[in-house]
This record gives sequence, C-alpha cells and structure tokens, in this order.
Amino acid sequence: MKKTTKEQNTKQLIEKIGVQSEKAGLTPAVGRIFAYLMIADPPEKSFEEIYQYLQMSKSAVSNGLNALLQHGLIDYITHTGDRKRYFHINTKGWMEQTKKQIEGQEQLQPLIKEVLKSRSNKYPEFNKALEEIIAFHDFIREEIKNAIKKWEKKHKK
Amino acid sequence: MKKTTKEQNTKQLIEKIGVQSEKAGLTPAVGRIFAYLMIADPPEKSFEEIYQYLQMSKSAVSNGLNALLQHGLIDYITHTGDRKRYFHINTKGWMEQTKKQIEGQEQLQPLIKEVLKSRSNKYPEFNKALEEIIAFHDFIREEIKNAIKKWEKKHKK
DNA sequence: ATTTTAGTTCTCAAATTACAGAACTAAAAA
DNA sequence: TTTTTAGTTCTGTAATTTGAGAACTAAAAT
Repeated sequence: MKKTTKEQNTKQLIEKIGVQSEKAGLTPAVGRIFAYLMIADPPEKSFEEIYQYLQMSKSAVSNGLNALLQHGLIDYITHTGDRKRYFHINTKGWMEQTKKQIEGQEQLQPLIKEVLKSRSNKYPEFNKALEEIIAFHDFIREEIKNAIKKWEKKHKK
Repeated sequence: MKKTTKEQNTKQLIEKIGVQSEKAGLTPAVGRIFAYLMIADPPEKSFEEIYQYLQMSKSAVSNGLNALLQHGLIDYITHTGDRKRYFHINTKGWMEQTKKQIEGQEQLQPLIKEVLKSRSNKYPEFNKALEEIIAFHDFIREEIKNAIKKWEKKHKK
C-alpha cells in the first residue's frame, strides 16, 4: 500500500509544472519557483521561504526571481515593519505574456517577404506556397488579435 | 562606397532567417539549412550542395536534414538514374507545424486545473485569477481552432 | 570484383547553460 | 557603532548542446 502525503503530491505537481514551464522557455529552477508560487498558500512567499522549500541556492533563487520579475510573470508586496519582500504570481502579467507569445513569431514574416523578393520567378509554385504561408500568418495573427479583443471586451468590468 | 553583391545579401538573409529559426527552437545549423532551402533556386538541393554552400560538416548536415524531415519541415525528391536526394521545403508540413505551435501549450492547462483543486479557498481572489487564466486559454484555443478552420475552408481546392 | 558515392555514425572538443557556494553589500535593527 | 538580515554578485564547475572530422556503410556504378 503506497501512501502519498499531500506534501508529496504538491512536490510532484511542482515538478510537473516545472517541466512544462521549461518547455515554455524557462529554466528548470525558474520553472519550479513559478510553480511553487502558483501552489503557495498564501500565494505570497518570501525569498527565504522559496529557497528553503525548494532547496535551491540563494543565487539561483535571486536570479530566478529577477528573471520572473522582468518577464512580468511575478510581482511582490511588502508589509510595514518587515524588510522582506513577498513574491507572488502576477496573473495579469502572465496573461499579457501569454498573449504576446500567441501573437508572436512576427519576426520571421518580413524575412520570408524578403526571400520572396529575392527569388526568381522560375519556380512559381514554390513562390506561391511561400506567399500562402505569409498569408496564413497574416490571417491568423489578425484572427488572434480579434479574439483577444473579444475576450477583453467580455471580461472588462 | 560599399558594394554588396547578391551573394552577400543572400548569405546575410540566410543568417537572419537562421537566427529567427533558432528562436523558434531549431539549432543554428538546422536553421541555416532551412533558410538555404527557402532561398534555393531551384528549391531542391542535394546533400552535397547544402554542405558545400553552407560550409558545414557532413555530419551536421546529415543530422540537420533528418531533424527537419522528422519535423515535417522538409521533404525530398529523387530523379531516375541519380542516387542523390534533392531536399526541399515541405510547405504543407511547415504550415501544419505552425498550426500545431499556435494551438500548443495545452499541457500546462490540466496542471493549472490540478493546482486549483489542491488550493484552499482561503484566497479566493487568486483562485479566481487562476480560473480566469484557464478560461482565457480555453477561449483562445477555441478561437484559434475556428480561425484555422475558416482558413482551411477558404483555401481548400 | 572493385571502386565510387551519398549519406550515416562515432568520437571528441569547444561553447554554452544552469546552478551551487561563498563572498559581498546596503539597509535596518540593536 | 556594531550586528543582522535580505538579497546580490562573483567564481567555479558539472551537465548539456552543438557541430567538426574521420571512419564507416550500403548501394550503385564500373
């Protein structure tokens, strides 16, 4: 009979979220910090609590928190008469970040256009296909923009 | 007076596309191969042409081409009486790949739901915010799915 | 049967990344 | 003024990634 405590479940969940966050571009350590703050009850945790709970070095936590702050994924609050900062997930910032990611990959677009300009017209089928890819990107980006607008309208106050 | 030849421009363009492809998850070398095939006139190039033009090792090109083949980003044709394979961009596969990427990040979703289940109801505001993030993801994913359908309808046959 | 060729696989070195641990800093507390 | 504390920065290293070069392979050409 295998008994799994709540703590064990929590730690496993943190690891799983860490792995996913890694796939989304964060490092394992940063992913774990983010995961911990997602699970944290209360949702604000001090620097000390974080590195002790996750058993990470102070340097890793310091760098990780700063990376997350810069990405706008977390924020912190303070309490009077307490020098500690209490870090927590910035849900608004997280959503902003998600939106940007969904909209992203805009930078390849102009390069494909440049490619098209540089190509001869000896292979019109391939050129057409490239044009279609550009058109698809344009179309999808526009649709996503509208979808986001739609969402914002629905959820704004 | 700085003179830039067509060749120089092409090479620079390859590098720029390579950098962008890197950001999209490919390695620099694989990004360059992809870029070269995008610019290639005719759009089919042999193994030999690729590694000679890009001045890369055979091993790097072999591994790179196989990675691109596996991702469905390129394909190849053959000619009777010629043992070489001629590699070219698979525009359909590329678009499929793009679609998947746009739809992606489904795997974090269920984990956030798990987090919510594990959370107490002592901090309802944070929980609400997490729920909103889930809802946003669901909404956007649905919208994107529809957008892609719309595109496909418009561009089928 | 021998040689060529198209491409693969193996081995290794260089570069990069991720992080621990220790030394440090600046503000607050004592 | 001295000490504590919250966090940063520096240094070194282990792990990982990338890609070169050489040795190899399997099929085709001779």
